[in-house]
Amino acid sequence: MSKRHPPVPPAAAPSPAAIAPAETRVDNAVRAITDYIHGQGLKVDDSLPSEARFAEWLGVSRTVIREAFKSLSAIRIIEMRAGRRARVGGFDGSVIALSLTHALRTEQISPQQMWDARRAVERRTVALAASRRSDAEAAHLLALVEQMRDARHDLARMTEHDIAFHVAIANATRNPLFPVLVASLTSAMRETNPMVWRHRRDDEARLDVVRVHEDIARAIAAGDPDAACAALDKHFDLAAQALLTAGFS
Amino acid sequence: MSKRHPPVPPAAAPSPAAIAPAETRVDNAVRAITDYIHGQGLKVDDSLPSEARFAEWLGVSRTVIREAFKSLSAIRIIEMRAGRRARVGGFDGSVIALSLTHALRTEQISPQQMWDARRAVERRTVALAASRRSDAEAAHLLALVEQMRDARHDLARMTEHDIAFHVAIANATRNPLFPVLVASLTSAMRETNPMVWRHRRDDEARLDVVRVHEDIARAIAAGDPDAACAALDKHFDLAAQALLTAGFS
DNA sequence: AGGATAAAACTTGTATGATAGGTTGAATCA
DNA sequence: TGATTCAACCTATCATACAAGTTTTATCCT
Repeated sequence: MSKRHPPVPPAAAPSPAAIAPAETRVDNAVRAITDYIHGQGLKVDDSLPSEARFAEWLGVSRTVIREAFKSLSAIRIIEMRAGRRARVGGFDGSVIALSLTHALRTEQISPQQMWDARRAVERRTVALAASRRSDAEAAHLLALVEQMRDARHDLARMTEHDIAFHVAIANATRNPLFPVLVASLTSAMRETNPMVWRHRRDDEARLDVVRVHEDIARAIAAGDPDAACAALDKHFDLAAQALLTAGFS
Repeated sequence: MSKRHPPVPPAAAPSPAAIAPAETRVDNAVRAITDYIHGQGLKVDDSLPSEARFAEWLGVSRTVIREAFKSLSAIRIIEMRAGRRARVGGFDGSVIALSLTHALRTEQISPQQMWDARRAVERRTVALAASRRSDAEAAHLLALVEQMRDARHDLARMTEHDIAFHVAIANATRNPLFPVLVASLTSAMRETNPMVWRHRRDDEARLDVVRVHEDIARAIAAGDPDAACAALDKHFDLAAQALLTAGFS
């Protein structure tokens, strides 16, 4: 077993670090920056030091810091804009929505599974909304239902009103996490909804959809959590059935 | 109103585009790349063209493509590693967890609100788990409870077992979205848990925590959804009470 | 002094060119 | 056939430069 060239020691049993994808300088920078934000107790809209400053502190090129910033910007931990220093970003569901959309597109989760997660979350939002909603919110929900009824032949508008309706319910819970989750889960399905809707040709079928929403709104307006849950279940059963009809396995 | 130097037309009423932060070339690249992935119907682990190729196609520098790649990599839509071409990324909850952690750290949502979202999701996971769990999963859950009991004086281990327990329940639902959501919501609270745990000094208080988990596991093992939900509610009530004791508003 | 305004200083966005080091597959050798 | 080597390719990082957007400072006019 004579080696001519021993440039590489006999493949020294793959180091444990070789399994995890080696830490890059950008990764370190990302951590350093998040640590900075956390360490300094920065809050939304507070501004960060410039890229150049971080580069100097960490002893890396601005390229590295830029890519780290871009990473953080992608998950909305910071906000970047030309000329201005980066600021700490606000929490919105867009990242979650992107992640879920990607999971759907690449068939890592099915529309049914997404719907089921929505059901889990919304079972709670309707119940909470029924007990916490203000009168204005109740009125708003009923108004949104009317808008859905008017828009039932315009898929785009219908979809927007639908999302607005479910998010409005989530808003009434007074827990900002719920609207974010509902919006994310809902908007991730913007691409599968059209296929389902296409199978509801006749007006009656579309009015059925409007009606289940109306029932939910009424139950919330009446302050009846149980009725709201029941109505929500009807909503989701209808959706599940429609998915099957549309041919989703 | 005479202008000496008219280098700028009278501030022509802020264009609508001026409100939204100007689109950058990186943004365009991000869209182009996601469109490419979607358009080509790429699935997890499929590999993308090189940065240089995209740069050529889009007529921009490699810098721009790199930052676009890094953005997509941050939300796990693609995976990058030195030497290898980028691949389409798998769906895991890390992005959601990061987003939620940031929201908590910057006090955009409170621990209570996070717990309430968990309750919403887990109400469903325990019910589904109770009706769908395999015998192996039931045994695993009970084993995890024992590990929690053993580890009740080691916060770090306790936390990991706790997360593993709730994720294991979510896994038994056969819906991959649930473990992701539960893991995200749970791990986002790694930082607030210690403060709560510190207020459970005596062994009895800690055993109470173990016991509520045991009740959940038993109900799931018994295939009783209602009992599982009831046990879960006890779990969350205990947590809510502990949060108050620990001084969270 | 006060307030509008222009200039300077700073910051991010993008481009170019280089190099080091990781990955892959084809050619090669035992 | 199977292990090895090597060349081609690709990403990670750096240094430098410049355009364009923002903020701060200095300036000027009233």
